[in-house]
Formats: sequence, C-alpha cells, structure tokens
Amino acid sequence: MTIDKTYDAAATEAKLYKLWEKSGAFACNVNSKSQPFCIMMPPPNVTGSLHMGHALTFTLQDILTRYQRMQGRDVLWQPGTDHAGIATQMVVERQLGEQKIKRQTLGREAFLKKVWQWKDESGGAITKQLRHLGASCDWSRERFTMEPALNRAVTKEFVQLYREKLIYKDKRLVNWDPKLLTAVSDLEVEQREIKGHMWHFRYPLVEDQSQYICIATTRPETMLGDGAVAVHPSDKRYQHLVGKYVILPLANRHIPIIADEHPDPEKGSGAVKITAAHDFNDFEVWMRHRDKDYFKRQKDGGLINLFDAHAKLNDNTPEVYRGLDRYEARKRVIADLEALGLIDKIENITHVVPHGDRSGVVIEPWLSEQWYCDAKTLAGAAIKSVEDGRTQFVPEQWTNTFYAWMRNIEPWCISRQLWWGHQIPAWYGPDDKIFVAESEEEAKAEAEKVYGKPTPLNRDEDVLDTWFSSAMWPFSTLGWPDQTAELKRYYPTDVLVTGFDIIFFWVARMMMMGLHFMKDVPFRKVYIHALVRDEKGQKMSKTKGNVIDPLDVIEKYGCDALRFTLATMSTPGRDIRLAPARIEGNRNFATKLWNAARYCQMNECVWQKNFAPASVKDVVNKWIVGETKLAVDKITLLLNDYRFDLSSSAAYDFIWNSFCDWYLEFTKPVLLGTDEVVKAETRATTAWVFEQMLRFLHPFMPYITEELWGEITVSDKMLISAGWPQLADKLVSQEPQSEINWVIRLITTIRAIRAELNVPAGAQVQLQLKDASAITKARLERHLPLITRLARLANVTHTLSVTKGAAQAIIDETTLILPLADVIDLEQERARLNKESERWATEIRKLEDKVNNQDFINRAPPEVVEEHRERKAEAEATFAKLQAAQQSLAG
RNA sequence: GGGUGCGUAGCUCAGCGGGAGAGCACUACCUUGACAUGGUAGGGGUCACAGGUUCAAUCCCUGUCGUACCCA
Repeated sequence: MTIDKTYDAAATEAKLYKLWEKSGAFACNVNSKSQPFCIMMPPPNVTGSLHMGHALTFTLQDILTRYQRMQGRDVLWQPGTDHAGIATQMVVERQLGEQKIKRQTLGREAFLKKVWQWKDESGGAITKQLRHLGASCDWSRERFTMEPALNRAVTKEFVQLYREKLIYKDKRLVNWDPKLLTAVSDLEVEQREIKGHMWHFRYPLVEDQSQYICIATTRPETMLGDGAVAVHPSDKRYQHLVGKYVILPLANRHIPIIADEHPDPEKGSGAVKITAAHDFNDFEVWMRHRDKDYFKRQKDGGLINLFDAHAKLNDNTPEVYRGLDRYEARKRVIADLEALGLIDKIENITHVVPHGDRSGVVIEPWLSEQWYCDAKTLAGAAIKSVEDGRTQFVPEQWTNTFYAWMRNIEPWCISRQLWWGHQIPAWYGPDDKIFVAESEEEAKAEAEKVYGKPTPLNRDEDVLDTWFSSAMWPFSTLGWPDQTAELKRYYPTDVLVTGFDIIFFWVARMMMMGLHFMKDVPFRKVYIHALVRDEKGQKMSKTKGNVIDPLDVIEKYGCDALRFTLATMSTPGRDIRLAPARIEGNRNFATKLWNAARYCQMNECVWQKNFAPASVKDVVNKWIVGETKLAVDKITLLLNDYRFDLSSSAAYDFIWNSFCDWYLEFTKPVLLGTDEVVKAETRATTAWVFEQMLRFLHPFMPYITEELWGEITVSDKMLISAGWPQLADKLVSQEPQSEINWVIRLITTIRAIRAELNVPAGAQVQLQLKDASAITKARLERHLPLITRLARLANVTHTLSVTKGAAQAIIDETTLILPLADVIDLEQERARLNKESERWATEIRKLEDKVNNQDFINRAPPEVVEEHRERKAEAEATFAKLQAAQQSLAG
C-alpha cells in the first residue's frame, strides 16, 4: 500500500478508535501476570460536555495509560461518569418545565424515572466526546455513580460511618440556595465581585439613648437578628462600653456589647453586629460566647433565624417585615432606620458575594438541620499518609495546600434537599427516633426491637452530596464492599491526575474514605495539572466568549495536534495559555512525520526482522542509532517524571531536527548511489529508527503513529499493544557522534557563508581546506558525497595557501576557504570576518577575566577552571585564524 | 488582609549557580525527487527592578513593583 500524499486526520481517527477498542487493547486483564497499573478517571458530570480542561486532563491520563501499557504493564484506566445531583436534576426539571410540569406534581418516583430516562437517552454525551480525544480507557468497565452497585457501596459507607459516630445530625449554618431549596457545597458556591453598599447604623445605648455605637453592614436586613455588638478587646475606643447594652432598633431588643477577636479595629467603626444565624464568622463568635448569660437569656440563645427556606422573613421578625423577601426587607429596614435618624452614613463599595453556580442567586448562610460527616477525624489519617509519603503530590508544592486545608477542615455537610442522588439510609420512628440501616427491612427490625411491635417508619427525604459517593470511586468501582480480584489487584491505584481546584473536594475526600474503608491510600501519586486559559491568560468562560472548543480544534487540526500541544505546554506549576498558533505548529509536526514516512516508503526502507542496530557499520547509521537511543532515554526518563512538556519536546526535537533535517538528508546520496551494501544497511536503519519514533511518539500522538505503523511496519500487533523501545547502552558510541557533529558543523558553516555573501542557492562552489588534520581529512573523505550535496560544493581540495579574495571560516584546526573572487563583495566579506572576530574577542576577554582571577582559580572546582582554560585556548586559536583570514583578504 | 505561583526574544513558553534557548511571528534567499503544513540562513534579550550571598547569579536569599490564583 502507498501512503497517501496527505494525512486525513478525521478519517483516521474514526477508523482507528474502533479498531483499538475491538482489539481489546483498552481492557485490563485481572488474570495477567504483568504488574498492574491503574488510573481512576475523575468521572466527568453526566450532564457535561467536553471542554479544554477535560481535554487536558484526559490527554495526560491517556499518555500515561498508553505509555505504561507499552511498558508491558497490565493497565486499568477506569472510566465513568458522575451523577451530578443538582446539575442533572435541573436539566430534567427544565425539560419538564417546557411541558409546564412541576417535579412536585409528578412525585418523587415518577420524577426519578424521568431522570433515568434522560440519562439513558442523552446522558453521557461526554463519554462519546472522550472517544474523539483518543482516550484508551477500559469502557467495558464503565461505571456510573448512581448505579445500583455503587448505591450499595454508598449505603454501606453511610451506615458504617454512622455506627462509628463519624456521621451525625447537627444544626449549623450551611450554604443555602433559596432558589433550589437545598444546601450546597462550597464548591458549588461562586464568589462574585459586585457593587454594593456599606451601611453604617447607630445603635443607641440602653443607659443613655443619646449615646450610640456605630456598626457597619452590607446586609441591613439581617440586623433584625442581631444578638450582640462585638468590638476588639484591644480597641481602646470601646473598652468602657464592653458589658453594656444597646437597643437593637426596629426589633427593640436589648443586646450586649461584647469583646471578641473577630472585629478588625482598622475596618469601619471597629464595631460589628453579630448575627449568628446569618453569617459564618458571626456564628463562630457566637460559638465562643454562647455559654454566657447575655446570650442564654435571649431568644434561641441569641441564634436568631430570620429566614424561611425561600429567604423570606419569618415569624422571628417584627410583624411588618414578615413574609417579605430578603431584598424587600432590606429596603424596608433602611427606610425605617432612616426615619429614626439612625443611619450614620452609606458608602459605595465593591465586595464579594456568594452566588450559587447553578441557580445564580445569592447564597444564604442559613441555619438548618443537616447530616454531617466528621471530616476532622477522618482527615488525620489522610494527613499522615502524605506526611510519611504514602501519597505524594506532583508537583510537590501542592502538599502545603493540602495540609493547610486538611488541618482546618470543617464538618462536612453531606445531605442535600434533592431527589436525584443516593437517598440517605435513615428512617424515623413516630417519636423521630433515627434508625440507620442498609435496608428498610433492617431498619424496621431494629424499630420493632425498640418499640416492641411493628412500627411504620418514614425514610429521610434527603439525598447525599455527590462527592460522598465520588469519595468511594477508587474502590467502589472495583467492586467494594465485595472483596473482588479487581480490588485486590488494582487498589491502591498508581496515580490520580486532576486539577488543583478539586484537591479539597474530591482528592482529600477519596483519601479520607480510602484510608478508612480500605486501610490504605487510594493512590500513590497525585499529579496536579494546570488550568487551561486563553492566550491572554484569561480563564475561558462562555460569558467572556473566549472558549476554545476542543472538538472544533480536533476537527480543524486533528486530535494528535491538540494532544501534543496540551502535553508540550504542561509545565508543572504553570497555567496553559492555549495559543492556536501553537496547535497549528504541532499539526505541521504531524505532517512532517507523515512526509518522512512517505520518504521511507518511496525509498524502500522496509522493516527487517533480523536487523541488529548494534551491528551497523556505516558511521552515519551508527550515529543515528546512538542518537535514537539517547532520545529514547531522555523521553522515557522525563515521562517517568511526569514532565509531559519536556518529554514531548524531546520527541519533537529528535524527529524534526535530528531525523528529518539531518539523517534523512544524509541518506539521500547513499540511496541514490551504487554501494548496495551500505544502501541496504541504510534502508534497514531508517526503517528501524522510524519504528522507534512511532513507538515513543505514540502516547502523545496515538492516531498518526498507529496509522503509519500499519503502513510501514510488518507486525500483526497494533502499535497500541506494541512495546516501548528498550535499547541497549552499547548503541551509543562517542566516535560517530563527534564525527557527524563535525560534518554538521562543516555544512552549517559553509551554508552560512553562502547565505551571508549572497551566493546563489543553486551555485556550486569550490571548497579548499587548509591545515586540516589527518582525522579531518579522513572524515572529509568518508562523507564527501553528502558534504558536497548538502553544502552544494563543486569540489573539495586541500591547500597550503589562501586564494586571494576568498571567503574564510574556521572549524577547529581547519581553515575553510571558499574562492569566490568573482561572486564575492570584498567589503562584505571583510565586514563579516570583522564581526566574527569581534565576537571571539569579546569571548576571550570574558574568559581571560575569569582565568586570571586568583579567587576563581583557588575556589572554583578544578574541572571548571580547566574547562575555562580550554575554552580560552580554543577561542584564541580561532581568533588567530580569523586574524590570518582577514590579513589574507587585505593582501 | 494571609498564602501560593508567575514575570526570560514581538507572542506563547523551556532552562535555573560557571558558554542566553525552542516554537510561532519577522527578514532574505530557495518550487533542490518526502514535505511550501516545506528548506536554508539571519535579525531580535542590561533573563521585571533594587539590594545581598558567592570566585561566579537569569538561576540562591531579602525587599519592591506587576500579574494570576487560593483562603479570609
């Protein structure tokens, strides 16, 4: 078969992905004798669609997967999707809304049926898109966080933690979404910067109402729930007021002035209102003081909840405000305080306000009863596992971020007021006694023991936070709670690849649950990658309109170009600014490889079964074999070190600069020549090198390499299942390296002179060598055909004297002379030589300064001193020859 | 306000104690039997700024400025 003139990425991608999957290459083998390697795919939302962040994370995972597979490991890359509680429920509710149906009128069971129906029909679009990216995960093991087997795991998790007293019910502040009517996690809260006001109110003192203390707030309506005014204990302005009472206007309650560390004396008036039920900081203050009389005497101990679930004012507020929405109430409160003359001033400010990322409304810190997980206790083991290195972060700096969060971890609110999710396995008796059990039957049995007779129970309506089930992903997908062969073989997994934004929400939680239930870390390494931004460094977002759709890029440039670009730009600790020019450049790289393959095929460079790279005779072939070995070593080492950027660049550099630019050019005179022995060896060597290139490039550019593998190698295996290059050290030897490097220097130097002196590209010129050593002469002799070809020379001779008006250059001991008297502009050549000597003179001066410095000689390592001396000697020799060249030109 | 990164060629980025690099863009020349999605050559940088450590600093330390993110 002949390779087409151009590479058709789209057709190749569609064709090969199916072939790979069919070949069984993606699947792991539990019975394999090979060492396992396991990556858990962070399950994307079932409602999601592929964005650049996905493209990056899955590309890196796929690179590791393919690399390890080629290294002979039994690889499991576990795919799946996440049920994404709120997002999915909203999608289905929106669809129902189009038919004017409300979820509540449908009822829970019917609604859930609709959700499953949606999931089966249109859920998981993202898994199809993942296939476009070339992801070689084991689809036969695809999991979904809501499937029955995983529900069983989650239920067991909940019940066990409850029995261990690590799950409990509590009344605390949560992030409440008053539109979706559920608690949401910190992750689902977006801090938006918006313009607002800072209102300064006066609260009159009880003992002398002409006196007042001034407080500032951005949320006037919450003042109705104030339980105290706090000042900093060191704040001299207020020390005399601590312990006294103020009249809370509008509510007409007496509240104390207390001292606490929380208020910042520098900010505002230095006095703050404490509204414990509506502000997380204030709640903390209240916790510190709740045992004090001045709180105990108040209604609800000073923890006064003003809102109902819709964030409308409730019966804890004076009658005129009841039923008002929070913003109507704000206007009313301001107006009423204004009327009382209690507004000190109003400032315009910009502040950050929490918004629900799904609903878009302002999130309310709201007091409610929820289920909590004792994250603090669970975190201990996770912290320890990182401290003693059982799990390592790459790059290492993320360790500190992890510690910082884990050491200040808050109780984890795990209940959600949704229907779509794992329903909490808790039942309530008539007296609200809680029965937590793995099934209703079990709960009823327990209830019967307690009540002495069969008693009807009500199941808790709420579901669990999606992350609560995701936390089990590394072992629930492997069959836990059953002790499966998979669990034994693949847990702990080798590496988790993810973005830093979910270190807390997911990575930390998997670690806590993994250590608790499996008694071992869920993964040995956590590779944290960057965020993908646009080329100006802006975060990609739909509202900004700067989103680059990976699927568009794949269509335009091919999947390999996108993957290669993402890999090349993945420098640890640095965000990726995705520039389309970069993707285009890598598409060109793919084209380059394609054309190199065509060259190989045209020249009958066919893979030889018994080819032994160590036994090649020709120096050029020895050289490229050695270079190949060096490149493979570099690429392998860097990939082991998660340096996707440097590893892919090394592959690029070798293929384009060493193989295409030099080696293939070197083979041309041979392949056009008549020496059949060298010709055969060169063909076999070329085919061998090309094969190595396909292998080491495959993890980065799977499609084009697989396609070419099919075209030019003779193998019944697909490349995806082929081995990683294993090359012997003896393939590298010093002599061919320096010999070919000399040839390259020679050609480059002549080309430079020609270009600078405007010698027509087609013109063949004479070359004379002066002072060439025996080695140089021998090298020249050996490589004469390719030197004359690549430097476009008419002939090469040795000489003892310089032809008048010739251009000259120096390589080591040899002076190159190009007698160009008729073509050459003497002035130009003089200027060129001047510039060249200037450069060397500067270099010599710098080196002299060093070498003559006594401190340098005494303190620098001897080999460094020696190296500088050598460099100086070489520079001086070159300089002297240049001087001679200049003189000869003058003469 | 606290923390963590990052400031290197026009742009996007490597390098990180002893010789300033790549890709793209730019300039000139070249349709040379794989490739113009190409080839050859070239121009372009007080490595943000100021101190310090060192024989030696783009690289280590301190501070400043700019910038991004995280936590308040």
